[in-house]
Amino acid sequence: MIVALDDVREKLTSFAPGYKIWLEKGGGVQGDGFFKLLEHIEQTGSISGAAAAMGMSYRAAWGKIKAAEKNWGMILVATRVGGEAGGGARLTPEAGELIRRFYQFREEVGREIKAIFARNFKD
Amino acid sequence: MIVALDDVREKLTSFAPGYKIWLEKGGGVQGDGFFKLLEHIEQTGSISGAAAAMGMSYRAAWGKIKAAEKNWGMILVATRVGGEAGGGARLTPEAGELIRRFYQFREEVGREIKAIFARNFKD
DNA sequence: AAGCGTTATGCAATATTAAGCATATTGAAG
DNA sequence: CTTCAATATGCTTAATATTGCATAACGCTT
Repeated sequence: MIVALDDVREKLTSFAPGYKIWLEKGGGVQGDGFFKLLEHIEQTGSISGAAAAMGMSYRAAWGKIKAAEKNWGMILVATRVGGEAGGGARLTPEAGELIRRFYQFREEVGREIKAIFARNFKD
Repeated sequence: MIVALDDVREKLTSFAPGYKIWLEKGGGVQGDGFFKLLEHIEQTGSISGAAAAMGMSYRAAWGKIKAAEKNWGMILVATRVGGEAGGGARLTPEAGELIRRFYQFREEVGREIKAIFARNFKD
């Protein structure tokens, strides 16, 4: 009966799409949170400042950075210990370029997923 | 210097994209594994058979189905207990339609992500 | 009526992951 | 030469997710 089919359709159209993207290399996997962390390092000039801005511990932030650097085989954050302000951190050119590309990638994917979902679930 | 920029570019092009998509509704979230489970139920005619095919326990499979049904407010699997073969399970029309649409959604997203990634990281 | 395979669920046990604590080091500044 | 803020790590603890029993009910079959 038509009624039953309409009922099925109505239930299907009330879903929402979810997605998550990341970059892989050498077993190392990093997504949104990691790149946001890098951004905060750029803004605050330190790992501890970035960690605070992210609401996470310095330990956790430092660990993520080290793991990514090891797996990806590249230095992402140049640090200095001691001295004026106690020390600090800056992004390497590689990290900056990665952030830019990941965000562009992410934006385009988000737009596209929204469109594809609409085509498949909104009718 | 040109050499440094080329070096950065080389490092960036060795990444691979990762992604995961799912459907949301009423706090309930289900992705690839769940829909594969539903497919196996369709093929084997039972939850236990599907669980075995997925390499998971009946308990886990049953739990996932029940959680999805509760959160999504719809019956996905029609079961019968006892009788010939001990019982069994079939997919409801809603579940069948969901599977079809999710796989179509997934395929299109995969294609598109691959293309977007190539545009942003392969140059 | 006993047996079999399946659905149906609570609850205990584990495993995996994340968070937090403790402590050492560094180097400019006062 | 003490203070200070930050980097640098190991190790312990906690939170969460997953897995794995244990047990009951059901209804054909033999």
